[in-house]
Amino acid sequence: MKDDIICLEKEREALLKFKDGLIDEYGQLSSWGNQKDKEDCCKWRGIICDNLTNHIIQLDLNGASGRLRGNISAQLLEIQHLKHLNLSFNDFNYSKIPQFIGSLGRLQYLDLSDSYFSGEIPHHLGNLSELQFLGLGTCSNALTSTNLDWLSRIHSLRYLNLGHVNLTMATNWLQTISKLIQLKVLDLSECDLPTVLPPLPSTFNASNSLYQLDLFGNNLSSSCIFHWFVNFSSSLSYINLDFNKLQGPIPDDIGNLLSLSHLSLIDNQLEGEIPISLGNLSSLSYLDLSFNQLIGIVPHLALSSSLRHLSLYRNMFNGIVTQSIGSLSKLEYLNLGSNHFEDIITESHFLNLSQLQLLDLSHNQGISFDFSLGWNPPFQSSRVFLAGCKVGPHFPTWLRTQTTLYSLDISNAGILDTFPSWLWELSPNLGHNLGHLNLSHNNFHGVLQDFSSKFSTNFYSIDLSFNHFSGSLPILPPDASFLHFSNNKFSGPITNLCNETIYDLEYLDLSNNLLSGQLPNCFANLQLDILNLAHNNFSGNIPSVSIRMSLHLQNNSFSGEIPTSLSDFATLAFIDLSRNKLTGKISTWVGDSFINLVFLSLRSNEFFGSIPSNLCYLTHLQVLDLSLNNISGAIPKCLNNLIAMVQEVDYGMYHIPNLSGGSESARGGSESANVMWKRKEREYINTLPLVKLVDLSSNNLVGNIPAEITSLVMLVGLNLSRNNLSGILPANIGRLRSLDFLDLSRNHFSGGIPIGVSQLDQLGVLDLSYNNLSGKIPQNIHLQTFDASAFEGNPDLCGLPLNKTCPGDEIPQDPKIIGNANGMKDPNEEEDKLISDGFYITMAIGFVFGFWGVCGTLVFNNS
DNA sequence: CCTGGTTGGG
Repeated sequence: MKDDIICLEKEREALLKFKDGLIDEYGQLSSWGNQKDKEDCCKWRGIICDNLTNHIIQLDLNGASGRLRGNISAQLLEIQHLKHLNLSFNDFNYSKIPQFIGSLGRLQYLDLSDSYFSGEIPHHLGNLSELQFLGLGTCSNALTSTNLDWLSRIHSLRYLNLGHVNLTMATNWLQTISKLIQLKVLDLSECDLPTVLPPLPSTFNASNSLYQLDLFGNNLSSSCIFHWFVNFSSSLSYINLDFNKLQGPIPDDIGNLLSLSHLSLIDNQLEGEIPISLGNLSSLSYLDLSFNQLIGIVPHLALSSSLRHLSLYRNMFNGIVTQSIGSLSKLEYLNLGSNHFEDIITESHFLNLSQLQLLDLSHNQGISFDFSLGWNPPFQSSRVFLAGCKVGPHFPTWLRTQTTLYSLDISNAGILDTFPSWLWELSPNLGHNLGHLNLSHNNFHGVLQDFSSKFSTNFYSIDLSFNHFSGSLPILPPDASFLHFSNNKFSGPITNLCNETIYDLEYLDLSNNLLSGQLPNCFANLQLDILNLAHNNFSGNIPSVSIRMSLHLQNNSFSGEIPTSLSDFATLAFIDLSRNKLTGKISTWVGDSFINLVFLSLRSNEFFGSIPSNLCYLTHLQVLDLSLNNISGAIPKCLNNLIAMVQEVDYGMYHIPNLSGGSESARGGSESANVMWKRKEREYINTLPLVKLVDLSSNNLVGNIPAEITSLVMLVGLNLSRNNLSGILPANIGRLRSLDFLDLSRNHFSGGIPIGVSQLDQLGVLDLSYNNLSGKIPQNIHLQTFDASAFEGNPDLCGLPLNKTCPGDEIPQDPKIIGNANGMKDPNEEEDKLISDGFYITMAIGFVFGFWGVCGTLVFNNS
């Protein structure tokens, strides 16, 4: 009926032109149109018209169910009575916020957040004097405001979100904000706020009504900001200052904020004790002080009886855990992990904690437990972390009462016990089941029973590594993604691995066990990030397995050739096939395929043929070990293309993400590699050296050393010994200034020792023995520290430290005074320069889980 | 608006 149409013709025309500027892929505006049945624009989606005047007062085109794209037409200005405009969560392709929005003078609500706007926020928005709500935040916008003066004209503002707007230049932000005396909610998180704050305006008063303050991630220091917000004593309820640089103690007057319910100060540089006044805050329900340097004991916290969330994780708290926390009957989340608490935890600590869902006491070496045998806790927790506490010698039986347990980490807790098989069946009929289990680094022993029928399908990770489990590998849970079974005594074939659907497996570590036999067929179906079968006795061919990042098969009895299927995985960073019985030529696809390869060891196998020059495409390669094979031919001249050995490491290059998903109990696993270093095999577990090595020793290589090799100036070790190399040594070998280890022994090199050898200041081991070198050894102080054995077996070589005088020289000293007999410096003195100098950089094959820090064993030292 | 994290939505 015509009478029902209340839409004003002029506004309807404007809306249709506005729609014309938009690309509506998801049909958000399908109710908008010219058709007869769509005549009343007041019924269009997102439109609200005023009951009396019929003017459009609200336009809400939030794109949450499908982003609109395109341009915002200036036709919007025809809708002059608009009070509420929401264009959030659309995609305006990083265009600027139109200045004309500042002319919609009746606007009370403006939300342009998360909509791909960029550039300077137009100061025209300051004309919107009626505005109460302004949302311009979120990271999909790339907005800047060099000066916030425009904001101070919007006196009516109650809610302001400028999160992620770049305010680097807005040095007056605090003064501006202080003028907004109606403000209730302020979000300036991740605004890159200037950290040097000018003094507060003298007119500043505390009579305003700020309720929620979010300054997350701004590098703010304590000096001004605490003083500022402590003035909102009666109103402030929520404070988030996570990821700033607050120093010194938490000020006492924080206890004046009597309405405070949420205080989060994660990852600052706070020191000293928690102020006693915090206990005054009877409304406090959320307190997170994680990642600071706070000390002391915390008895008064127990006064905050409203607490639901309490985290003191990663601080330096010491002393006892007050038993009065047992009175915090609303506590759901209790994290005291990674501190220096020393206490015996008893049942009374949990007296009234009937709501507790998460308990983390891990990494407090001084914490032990004294529960009665039949203790039935008042809570049903889903996540329990007791790693690094004194839990043992027996597995804690009280956990049997926890029928909703999902994550359990009791690693490194001194447990000497058999596997508690009831863990698999805590409450299978309720749909709950353990998803993450970490029992590593204990003394568990015995054979694992077949528990396959007990699993539900939501298992995610199991870490049983570093125990003494024996017998066959058990039938594994289906759907598990991370299995860490390394460093046990599992033995025999691993056919059980294929008895279940294991297609979700991403990480399999069976290294350092007693496993044997051929790899079962199901390996051909796996798609793994990391496979580590090192240090077992597996035999047979390597199946065509899919590995995305890391393959460790070293020290087994694998035979046959490297499967060509591996060439599909350009992301592979580590390949260690050393100490097997592999054979064949080193195929050209090794160099062509693995463009991300950092580590390649084929050491001690039966490879033959020449070194393909394609290997020089491996520009990220740091370790190339082809030693102890039957490789012939010349050393490729192109080695100078291995630029990772030429340049300093770009650490970012190795940030290989997310191997084990999101649980605190599922942290990473082991990443190991075997490296020959100074004639000793070393295994690096969880670490790989920054050391850059080329080891081609013990092959049948011929020809000379290509001069290009002296371009590898970051090379720390070069071993070409025990080949049939000949010719003179490169004249500019002195360029290899990082060399700590140089072994060219047992070849047929001739000519003099280049003076450059004496320039290798870092050299700890030198061996030039058993060649045809001639002439006088450079009489340099450093070279003279090496033993004569480093030069022996060269009939025409003379001069110190050899006991052979060069023609026309004086009789040399007794060489025994200078060095010992094996060509190395005194081992006690030398130790390992790389380690003592902090030269080994732990390499990340792990990931930081949320902001809860780096995962323990997979530290990558970014500093 | 709510939420919560080196931002993301309904």
